[in-house]
Amino acid sequence: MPSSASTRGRGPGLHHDRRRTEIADAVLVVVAGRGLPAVSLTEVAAHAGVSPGRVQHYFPTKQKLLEAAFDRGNERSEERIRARLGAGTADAPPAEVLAVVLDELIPHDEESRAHLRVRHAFNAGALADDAIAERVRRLYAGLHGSLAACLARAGGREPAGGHEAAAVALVAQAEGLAYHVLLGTTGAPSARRTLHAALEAALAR
Amino acid sequence: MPSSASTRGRGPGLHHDRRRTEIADAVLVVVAGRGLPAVSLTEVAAHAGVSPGRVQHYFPTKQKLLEAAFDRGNERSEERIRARLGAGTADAPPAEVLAVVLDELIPHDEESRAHLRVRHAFNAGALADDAIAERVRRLYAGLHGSLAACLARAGGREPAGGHEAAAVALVAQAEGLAYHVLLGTTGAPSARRTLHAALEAALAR
DNA sequence: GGCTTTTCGATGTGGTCACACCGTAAAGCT
DNA sequence: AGCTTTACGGTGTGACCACATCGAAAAGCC
Repeated sequence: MPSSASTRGRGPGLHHDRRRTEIADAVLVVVAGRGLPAVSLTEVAAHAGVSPGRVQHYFPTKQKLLEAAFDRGNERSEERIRARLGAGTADAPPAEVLAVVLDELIPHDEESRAHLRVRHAFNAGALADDAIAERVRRLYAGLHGSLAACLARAGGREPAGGHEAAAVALVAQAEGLAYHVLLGTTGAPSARRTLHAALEAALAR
Repeated sequence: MPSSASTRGRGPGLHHDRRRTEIADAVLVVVAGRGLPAVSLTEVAAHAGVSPGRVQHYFPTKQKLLEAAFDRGNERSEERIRARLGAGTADAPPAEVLAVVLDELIPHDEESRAHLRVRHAFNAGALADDAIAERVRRLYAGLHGSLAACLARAGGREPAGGHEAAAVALVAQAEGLAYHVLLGTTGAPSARRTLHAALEAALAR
């Protein structure tokens, strides 16, 4: 087995990681468009414009394929957030980090719509698949932790249930609203306003 | 076609409706246990303890089967809410209606856990299936409308975005929290506390 | 230039699925 | 009684699925 980031040696060739990513991206397109159950080797291969054999070569099982797609989706989401926070990501003011991260959870363009559809699909999948569930839990553990830390640094008073509960509440609110936006039950501006108000309330406490 | 509630005439026999609900209930069990993609004629038939032929007879397509299950799930949920509100459902104090309905959206026993898993599964399905989406939208239109009316009757001041937006916010908060309870990321008591606080805030506004 | 390993298209395979179709039997009308 | 409709089990069918396997080409080592 090659050392992970290597592009030489006896291991995987130069384009190994790039091909994997391309295929994972194709999975995301399928999931965003027609949901998790629509994912199949042939479907993914067609969307990626490659042969089913290649998909199978890079992902020996469907499970691995879905896991890679899940990770890829989060990777893309983190990139977006980093891009919006600018260069000084690490030392951005916590209130701004909170505002950006939560806003990113509400659909605002085609790309974020697609991403949030994918997220919702995987969230549902987690309730029926332990392997996905484990990843989703890890994802939220990180997200909740980060936001709780931001809340601690930004707001003075400790809320009733602790910063962690406040962070969970904000994320839950955001995702609930996001779903209704995706479904068309409510508009994105209204959802964003509601979420912003909730954040303000949490910070003022 | 017989008049809908009829149990006689040339149409369906005595046990028609009962058999249908039995099968729909079996679908709900499958969905709660292994998600929407696990629903198949054979799987449902096995869980219902009947032959696949019978399932096919009552539901000519899988689509119809899922629609019936969706409706059946909501019917059961409404029954639960009515039961908790007691006899005078129509004229219960609006604050109590709000508290009960929202509390019912947080898992508190095996039955509600199962129901909320099913709900989440269908919500995800709605993002990939227009027929389900239409039903989910109708469901939420009714729910949001009812809760908005309760808010109007209970709280004096009109909130910033209108009672409708406040109702959407509460439902979104509840469902987001419910998912995290189902996933195990947070506990039911904490979620209930958070949701209760949000309701108080909405009523005090 | 030999050798190993990756790459990846092609084809096979066992399984499941939604649904079609048939036959029989019972129920209920007239 | 005779006819129509519902009820439903059994079986077929064409499609698709995940995955196994094979073989050839290409890419890097020595």
